[in-house]
Amino acid sequence: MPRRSEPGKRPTLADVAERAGVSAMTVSRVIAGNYPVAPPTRSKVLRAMRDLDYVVNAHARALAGATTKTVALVLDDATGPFFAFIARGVEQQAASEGRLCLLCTTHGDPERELAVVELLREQRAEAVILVGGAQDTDTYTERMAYFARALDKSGSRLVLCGRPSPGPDVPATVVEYDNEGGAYAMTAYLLANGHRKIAYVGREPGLSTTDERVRGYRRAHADHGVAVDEALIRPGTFTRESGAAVTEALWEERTDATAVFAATDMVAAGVLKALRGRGVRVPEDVSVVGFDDIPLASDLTPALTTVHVPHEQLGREAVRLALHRGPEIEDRVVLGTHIVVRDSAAPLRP
Amino acid sequence: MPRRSEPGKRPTLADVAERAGVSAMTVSRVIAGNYPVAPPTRSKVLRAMRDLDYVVNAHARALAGATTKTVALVLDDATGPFFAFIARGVEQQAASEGRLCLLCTTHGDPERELAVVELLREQRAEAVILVGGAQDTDTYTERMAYFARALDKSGSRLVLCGRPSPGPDVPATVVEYDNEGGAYAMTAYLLANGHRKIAYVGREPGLSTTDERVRGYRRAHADHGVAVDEALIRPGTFTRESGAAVTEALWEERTDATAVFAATDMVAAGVLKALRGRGVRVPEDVSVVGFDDIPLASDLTPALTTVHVPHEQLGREAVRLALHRGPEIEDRVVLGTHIVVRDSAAPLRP
DNA sequence: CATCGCGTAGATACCGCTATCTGCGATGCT
DNA sequence: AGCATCGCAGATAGCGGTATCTACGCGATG
Repeated sequence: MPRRSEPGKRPTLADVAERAGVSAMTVSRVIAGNYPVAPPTRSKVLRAMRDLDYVVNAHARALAGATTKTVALVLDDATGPFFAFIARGVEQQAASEGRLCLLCTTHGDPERELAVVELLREQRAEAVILVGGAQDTDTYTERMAYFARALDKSGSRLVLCGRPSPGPDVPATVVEYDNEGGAYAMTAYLLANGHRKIAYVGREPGLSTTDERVRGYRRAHADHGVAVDEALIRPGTFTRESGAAVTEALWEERTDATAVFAATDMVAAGVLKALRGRGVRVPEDVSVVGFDDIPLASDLTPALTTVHVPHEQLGREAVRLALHRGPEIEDRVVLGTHIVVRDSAAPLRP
Repeated sequence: MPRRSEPGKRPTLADVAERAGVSAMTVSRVIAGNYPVAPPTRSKVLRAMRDLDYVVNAHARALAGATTKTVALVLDDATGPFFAFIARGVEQQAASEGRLCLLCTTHGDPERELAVVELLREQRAEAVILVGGAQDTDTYTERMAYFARALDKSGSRLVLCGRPSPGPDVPATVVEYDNEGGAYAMTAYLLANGHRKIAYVGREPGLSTTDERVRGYRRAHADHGVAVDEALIRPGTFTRESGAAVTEALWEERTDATAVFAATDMVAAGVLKALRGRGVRVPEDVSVVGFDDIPLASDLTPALTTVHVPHEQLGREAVRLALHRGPEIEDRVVLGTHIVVRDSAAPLRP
């Protein structure tokens, strides 16, 4: 007895072929549609497929053919609007390119990150997209270079999204956004509004994004001929609590700052809270601005003037670039940022 | 010349075997560790694997063996804290069970949902987890029953997470949370605080979650011997805008409500905004409560008293239940909800 | 001393699909 | 009419693993 479609087992190409009275190859061709099949044959096959409720086996296909039609997204944590929006961009673009999206999280654990990359090598994902700020150290660079090469050997492309590039000669694609430009524009906006004592709250040491933003902050000062008061650049982490604590400490020390540039919107939320607690009015007494433009920004009172980061587009580009590569196509892209004016910043009042 | 590990091609079991001077089966056994292999042989093999930087091919393994070690998560949209937290739970549990997590979004489009389920059938994911509120109609039930059976035939388990059950005899697992209980507890809390005119804002018609919450709202009234003023139950969608608009309309009509039970925290945000706009103080003049306990809730001013939904645990349970099934194991679970008291509700002032 | 059993390692047969080559009747061209 | 060509379908050979059955060396056993 030949191999039959026993009940309970999922039908295979061969089962469909038998039912349609053709060979398995013909069925494969009808599905792929990349080879001429006579219309009557085609419809017989389609009929059989429907009758059997046939579904191709993606794994068999991936094994026989070349491509897995899968991209992988690796992030610290899926909650948090920053990541969520990038994830949405990635997923959307992946879907529109007919790809499935694998999601992994590392919770900032390097060991887990390594394990995840290893797992994704097994999966032969077409692209592995690493998202999120990172310490820009030698260790980091080496690590990414290793990942890039390891993934490359396994046939996938490493994409660094919003992370520093590991340098040339590394088979990776980089999608960034203009941290410096955004910080420059925002600082310039405050300066143009008469502010001269602008505190920068939440410089997380060693983090690439921070460094770039501070660079923009400095350059704007320089271009406006205003000296930077180094004591106004305050370190801190990217949390609401840190924003509040740093603001408290600053105001305890001095109260001459007329504007606060928070490293992120989340930090800005903390700043606002601390200022409110001290009875400082925003924006009448002090202007406060942020960076990221997450939904929270427009929910704060007052609505936060901030730098818009195109998170979703970042995700889309990551997928697009990884999938369509070629000699003519750049493997590094920097997306623009721009300021969004809301209610938390106002001209300096004499 | 026998098949060699040509440079540029990923090494296979055979390559490792050749280098170690053993057969492919032996290598497979070393990796699987489910069969005795003599220690010297084992180390030769491990050595060869390291030298070649061998990585198994997950697709070949899935094809030959039975299991794909993959669970899939389908949601409307990855942004939005509600989904994000469920996603986190799913991803974490999946990871801890050694599974990878596929992420798909539908944007509420039924056609896309169908396509996604079809795609996941191809992937032979062990579990397909559908998340999010749904219209509890006959169409929905039929649809889910169809999905359940289709996926079952393809060897995956459908999990409905926070969605109504499609009824018995359908091969699906259901993970819900206690909407009615939460609404009951919250309403009882308000009643106990002296409130008698409690508006329910944001009853989205036909949505299962809504119906259950309103049921809890009614039952609490009944148990406290308070008649429900039907005119205080106001329809609306689960958005901030709707919350604000509905509140405006209600206050335009009458101002005797002393408390507002918003269908979700997001709606509550709108309610708060509208009340603030009218100069109504919360909680001094009117108490406002929500449902969900998303991070936003504690960020609002005043911090929102709300019903906590264990989103993350919901995700974890979905994976756990789908993966470990058996005669002794329930395929339907209802997680508890409880109220979280913050600052937006206060005892009625005479 | 023949036999048995045990511990290992190899051989072989798929899993379900696609790439490629072959086969063959119907056309087209001269 | 003769032969190359074309359109379509089948046969075959992997892709890279795992299950299963067989083979073999060696010490223990009767």
